[in-house]
Amino acid sequence: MTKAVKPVSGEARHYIRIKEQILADIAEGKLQPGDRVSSESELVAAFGVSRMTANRALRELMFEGVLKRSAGIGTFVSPKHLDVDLLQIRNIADEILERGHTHKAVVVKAGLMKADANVADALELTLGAEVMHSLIVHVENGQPIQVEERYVNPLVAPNYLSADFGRMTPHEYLTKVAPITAFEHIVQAVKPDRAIRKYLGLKNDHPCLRVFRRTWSGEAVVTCALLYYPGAQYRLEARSSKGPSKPVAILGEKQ
Amino acid sequence: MTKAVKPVSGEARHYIRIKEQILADIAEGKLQPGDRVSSESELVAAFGVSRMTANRALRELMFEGVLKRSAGIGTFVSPKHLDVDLLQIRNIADEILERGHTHKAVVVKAGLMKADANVADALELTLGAEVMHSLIVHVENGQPIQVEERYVNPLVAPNYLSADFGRMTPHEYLTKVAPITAFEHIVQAVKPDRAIRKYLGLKNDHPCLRVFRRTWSGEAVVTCALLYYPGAQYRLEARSSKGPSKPVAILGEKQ
DNA sequence: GCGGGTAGCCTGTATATACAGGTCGGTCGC
DNA sequence: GCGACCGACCTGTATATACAGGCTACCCGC
Repeated sequence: MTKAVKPVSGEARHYIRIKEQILADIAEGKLQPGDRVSSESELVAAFGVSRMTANRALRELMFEGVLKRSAGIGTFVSPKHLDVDLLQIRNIADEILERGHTHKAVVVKAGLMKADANVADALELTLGAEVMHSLIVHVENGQPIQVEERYVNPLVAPNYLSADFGRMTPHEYLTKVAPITAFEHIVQAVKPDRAIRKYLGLKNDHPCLRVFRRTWSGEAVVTCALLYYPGAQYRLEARSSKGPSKPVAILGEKQ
Repeated sequence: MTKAVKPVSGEARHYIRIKEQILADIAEGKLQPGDRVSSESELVAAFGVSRMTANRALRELMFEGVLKRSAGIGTFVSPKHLDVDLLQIRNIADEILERGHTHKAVVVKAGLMKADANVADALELTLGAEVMHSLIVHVENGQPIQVEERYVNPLVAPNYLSADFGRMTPHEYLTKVAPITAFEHIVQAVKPDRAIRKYLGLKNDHPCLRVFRRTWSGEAVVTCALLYYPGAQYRLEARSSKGPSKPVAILGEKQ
């Protein structure tokens, strides 16, 4: 009696197809922030799936922060912002790929340098010790979204500079070499200097979030990095584990 | 024919109960990283739910990074769990007093209002419900350092407005009335509007950190607040609990 | 004109059922 | 004895169905 729709085999699963379609519509601008997305029953008609499948696609996109839903009203595209979790460290390339977007890393600089007082302090090395340094701009769908200035402890990851950052982000490489056992995040709002503005394509008065991150592997500091994010588009999130799941609009923002 | 289990009404939904049970077992150490978690069918038997419900609980915990699943093998507690402890909520008055400075709170507004869509959503109340609202400027040694705009759930703290904010900060009062069991922080860098600039005594292009904070006591949202800090002067810190203690200068800053 | 009730749409949750496919251990046949 | 098959168990995906409850727009009666 049931339609016995085979759950496809090699191809994408139904709920993934729905998610991809919605992400594509957003990427192409067919769906703008605030726009209403097809309701579950409309998706049922359009894709020939059951409501549970449509529900799953929409629910997952909501958890991923792409959509906002409210019972009785409908489902809407969230205002565009990128979320970063303050209490865990994620690979920026993964985050971007999960949103269905393309990621590219542009290596501006990579080389050796002598640690000045701040760097030596941060990496717990002696003044003047040789450290590795890289400056990378991360680009999502052609738009720069993060400047990453990184200093790496050569005692922990001596071959850092020979990694191919086009294929593997510094973070990815370093966690492979030395798994993270502890981290520290310090967040500030800053006026970006001219170089950062240039890399991110920002206007003069656009505020930036600056995250100073250090990671440890065992007793040793693996690396420290300054991460610059273009201001209001970015939100850093921190939740206690029992905390909520559903994204909520920040007060004072439209919609 | 079907069992017609009512989806509960006031209480937690079934899949939430399962998630809470698993999280509790992990918290109490009954489940260690790497341990096998009950399979879906075992949960079906234990909780009297359908497999789809058990599946949802486990799948969400997987997305949240708590569990790892693999078909044919089973479900296991994730190894990582870099402790999510810090970025704790502190009372700004305590921080200031610890620095040996004086703290003063200036109450700009305090009163009742009807919740608009965003406030209702944030406090998990219905649209138009009456909520309490306060706008306070915190002053350290005569200099304003935080604007705190707060909305309070009257079901949790009905007497909020009669508290004396000169003697006890809103945060202090609220934690006394309803201990915090969960929180959420969302951090952004923004250009402050004129009112905020005025309260903080800032120039036009000075960036601000804006922290949107919600706190829970049990299932209820106690309060949500927008906190504005003058940009580079303020740092928000988050550390894994195994992390470092010694403060370090942020790279790029003098001294 | 205006206020209240209701029908209809939407999401949230839950159930029972089904098939696909991975993993593992035991058994049977050579 | 050893290898191949098979069945048990697990997750992954999908369907049809049901009821609860929020929200809106429309209509009807006063």
